[in-house]
Amino acid sequence: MKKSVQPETHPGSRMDSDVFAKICKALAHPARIKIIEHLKAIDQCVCGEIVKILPLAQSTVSQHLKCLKEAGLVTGEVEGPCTCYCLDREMLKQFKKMAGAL
Amino acid sequence: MKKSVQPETHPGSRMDSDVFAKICKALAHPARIKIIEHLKAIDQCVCGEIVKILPLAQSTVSQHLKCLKEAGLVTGEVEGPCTCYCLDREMLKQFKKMAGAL
DNA sequence: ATCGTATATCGTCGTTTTACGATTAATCTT
DNA sequence: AAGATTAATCGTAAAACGACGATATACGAT
Repeated sequence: MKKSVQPETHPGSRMDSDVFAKICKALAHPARIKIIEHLKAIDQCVCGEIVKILPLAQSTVSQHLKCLKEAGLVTGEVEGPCTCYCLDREMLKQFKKMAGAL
Repeated sequence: MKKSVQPETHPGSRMDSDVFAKICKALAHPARIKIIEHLKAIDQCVCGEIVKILPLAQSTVSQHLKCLKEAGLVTGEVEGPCTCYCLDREMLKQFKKMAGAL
């Protein structure tokens, strides 16, 4: 029941453009969309897997993952030498909701 | 190792990501989201109206409108000295559909 | 303790975005 | 024809993005 980020600054206000824009920005790159799609399909995976499926350097993929993490769309959990990434389905749901309300 | 930009991956999925990313990018700015919201609310309006409701210079707003137009989310029709902007509801629907499928 | 693997971060470089004011082009009004 | 209004475009500067290789860090295995 975490009714997350909705500051409700103005009464009768529409959705927070800043929040929605931020998520859109995180999704505004094909590589990041592919990461989201992949994570949705396989539920979770380590960074190396994502590097393998994308035609990008490891450092670049790491940057994209950071971007997605900062937008809250993805979580990263260190597991030994690897980092396991997971889709934050709640945040994705939020995004869909905001997109639908647009 | 230098990896080329976009060789030929799976035709279908690549296209989808690119198209969706492009629209997300167009929506990745609060001002542009506000423009979309406003156009949705009032159906159509001239550029000057949008300039009035945004804390941005006329040239900047014009840039944002161009951006939205290039993404196909908005159409602009010259009417005398003004340009009348309209939301392309079909494209917005497309976006929502893609967002929902994510 | 050392080595190898997996990630993150740093530094860099070229491109793109965002913002503005100034200018131009097109259209009204007088 | 002259002047006013509207919007697009130009030029520019600062910031952000996207990519890379190199380096650092953390951990597991030897």
